[in-house]
Amino acid sequence: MNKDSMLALDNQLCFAVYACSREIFRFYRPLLDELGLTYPQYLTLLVLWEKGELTVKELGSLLFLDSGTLTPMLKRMESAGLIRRQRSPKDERKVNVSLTEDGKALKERARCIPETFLQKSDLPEKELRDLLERLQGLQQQIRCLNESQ
Amino acid sequence: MNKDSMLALDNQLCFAVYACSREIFRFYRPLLDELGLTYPQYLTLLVLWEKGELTVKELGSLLFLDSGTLTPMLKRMESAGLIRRQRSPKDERKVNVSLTEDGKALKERARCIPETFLQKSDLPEKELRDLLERLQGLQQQIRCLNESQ
DNA sequence: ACCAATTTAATTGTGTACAATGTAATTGCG
DNA sequence: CGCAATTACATTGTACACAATTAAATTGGT
Repeated sequence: MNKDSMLALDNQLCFAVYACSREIFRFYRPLLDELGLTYPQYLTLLVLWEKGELTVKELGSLLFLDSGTLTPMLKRMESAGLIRRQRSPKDERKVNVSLTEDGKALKERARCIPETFLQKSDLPEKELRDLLERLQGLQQQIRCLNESQ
Repeated sequence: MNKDSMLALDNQLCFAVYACSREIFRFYRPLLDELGLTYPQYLTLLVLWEKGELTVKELGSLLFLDSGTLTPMLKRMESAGLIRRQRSPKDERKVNVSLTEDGKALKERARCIPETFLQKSDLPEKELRDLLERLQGLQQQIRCLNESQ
């Protein structure tokens, strides 16, 4: 209870979230390597599989990433033949991102990934669901704070 | 409950953790800008303030970072006058990292950062503590899985 | 004591993140 | 309509992350 405990690494929620995030990355890596994907690319495909064609802007607001991150990543995914990027004819400012056949086909091969995580983590599904919802709540809370500044 | 729900972005714990981590980064940024620190540099200082002098290896095992990340970051912190890096005389393979007076002095200015987060997040301290412990548990769980491979 | 195996950092190369800036297209107000 | 403000991306520059490799120092078995 000394005054320094507030600064102890193990008492920082921020570090716990950050370290946990990277640990999960490491878990996913060998699974994603088989599909030739990085982790952010996998998340991008999750969105496209779910929603179909989207603009860069829409992708960004779902993934909380900006064009500085997305543009180069999407170019790499286009080179890999997973997606197409094309200017919207109606509004030349927008770039529509859509799946190629190869990109669509990856979905079936990716299906086992969340299941593998669920099984190997060996925690009750209810517990993971609860943690998920708390984190979503916390993120939204902080996002409001960040956006109001 | 359809078969695709497992692949929905909003059902991915991994994404919730990742997005939350970056949202917290964004919250800390303006506070850390005042101290001239990045977020990983702040975490590194937390460790050094708590433990005193450490080798790169020891820092890495506390922060879960390797020399590929730490070496350039520590060089930047050395250039900024916050730390010293010196080869151990006893074992020339090791590099000891220690705080300069400026680095030590930052501790008092950083003290308000975790408090600000606690206050602004506006969540019960008990809730945040609970989330912290769950995340630490999850990280350890996954780390075991990752290391056993 | 000798030398292969191990340990510790540093380096290299790729891929995010993100602030700040630039640019072209579109909107909306007077 | 005319044009300033806004919007959507792209670009630039800095800073992580991390796998893979390299290099130097140390250790441990014979």
